[in-house]
Amino acid sequence: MARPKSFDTEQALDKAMYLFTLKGYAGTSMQDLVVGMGISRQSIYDTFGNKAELFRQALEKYGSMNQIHFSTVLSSPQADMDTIRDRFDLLIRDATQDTEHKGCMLVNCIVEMHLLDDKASSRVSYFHGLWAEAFLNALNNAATKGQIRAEFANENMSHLLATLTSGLLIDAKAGTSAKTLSAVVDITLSIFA
Amino acid sequence: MARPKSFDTEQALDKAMYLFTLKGYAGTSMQDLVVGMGISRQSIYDTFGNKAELFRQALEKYGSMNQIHFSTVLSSPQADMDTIRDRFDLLIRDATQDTEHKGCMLVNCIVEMHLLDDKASSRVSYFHGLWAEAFLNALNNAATKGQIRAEFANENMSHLLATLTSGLLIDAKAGTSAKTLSAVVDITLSIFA
DNA sequence: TTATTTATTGAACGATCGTTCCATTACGAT
DNA sequence: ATCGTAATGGAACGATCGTTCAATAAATAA
Repeated sequence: MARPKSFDTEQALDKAMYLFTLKGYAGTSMQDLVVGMGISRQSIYDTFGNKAELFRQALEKYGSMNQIHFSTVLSSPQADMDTIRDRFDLLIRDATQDTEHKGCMLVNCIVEMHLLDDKASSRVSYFHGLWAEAFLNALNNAATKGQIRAEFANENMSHLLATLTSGLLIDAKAGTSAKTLSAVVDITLSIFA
Repeated sequence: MARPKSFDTEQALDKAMYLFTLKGYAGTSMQDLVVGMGISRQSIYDTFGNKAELFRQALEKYGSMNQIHFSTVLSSPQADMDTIRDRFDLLIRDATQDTEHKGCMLVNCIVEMHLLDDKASSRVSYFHGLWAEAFLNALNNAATKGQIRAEFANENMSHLLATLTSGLLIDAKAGTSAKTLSAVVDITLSIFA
């Protein structure tokens, strides 16, 4: 038919995801995206629409990946307290290795929510809401296994873990050490012991 | 001498603080500030310098007020676990009554840190860091009073409360109900019982 | 090879960005 | 009353914003 794309769409979207996470929606200009994504201005518009749509697609990709790391893992039948602990360990490792302190796109979006359109806002809320749901699933499994007391497998407890997640991501971004964050997780999880 | 100001400087700064908290640094334009602060463009520049300096002054004011609500209250000799619980109750009440979901300027700034200059960034880190210090003071007092076990008055525990604070502010901004947030606080504080 | 379709490039659009200049207005001191 | 000073409001600055247009380059189908 015609000339094929000389760039990889998913790879370009990854770069956009990176930039939006690092500098936010308002703080990232199209010029930043042209340079950062490594493709021309027109190619961005042809492939992704406009800035708002590009953001939405980047958000959707981030949210889907995040969903895998939370929902898919924590909602599996074999998920239990060990899975929860692994999730926090990984979160702390990732956040600590993030030397640029980009943080989590979802948490960043919650803060910037006022500048996003309704469609993007509702997706942010949706993806963020999955955290508590995922934790609740793991808690239920852990209770079924007899790993924790049944009274601990409820929505308040799962929300506690979701709130902890938000807090850890903020504090990691603010520069709190992995050691301190790990201690915070240990103390919190000791509630279930 | 000369013509006096027809507006109240502190009141104008409050409006700027409000706008920056609501829409962030990058998301708030000078035009927004002219309209929102209710004074002319030139008056803003004459009184506050430029956008970056105005932001810095708004941040300083927010940080100082925040410092009063945390450090001053939690570091007083009579502060104890009840003071800590009051602090969280007030935080949840304020965050819930904030129907615009502005959130906390400090937490919002942590997310937007990359767009701020070094001077502003270090102030954000400073004010945010006061939270853990303040909680530690209250925990020490509570331990001295015999209200909690001495082993609970340490930096990890105080950081847990600081991380909880960050998480609550994010979740409140995301729309989590006061009831759920209160339950999360109750569970966390039950560690000390 | 030629025709067709699409990616690419760079210039340019109007709008808005942060900032400044300037003329005007209004108040305090003499 | 009038002079001096500072606040005010509006126009305008160059730069950048998001977006689009038009010309060129390239790859496939015939």
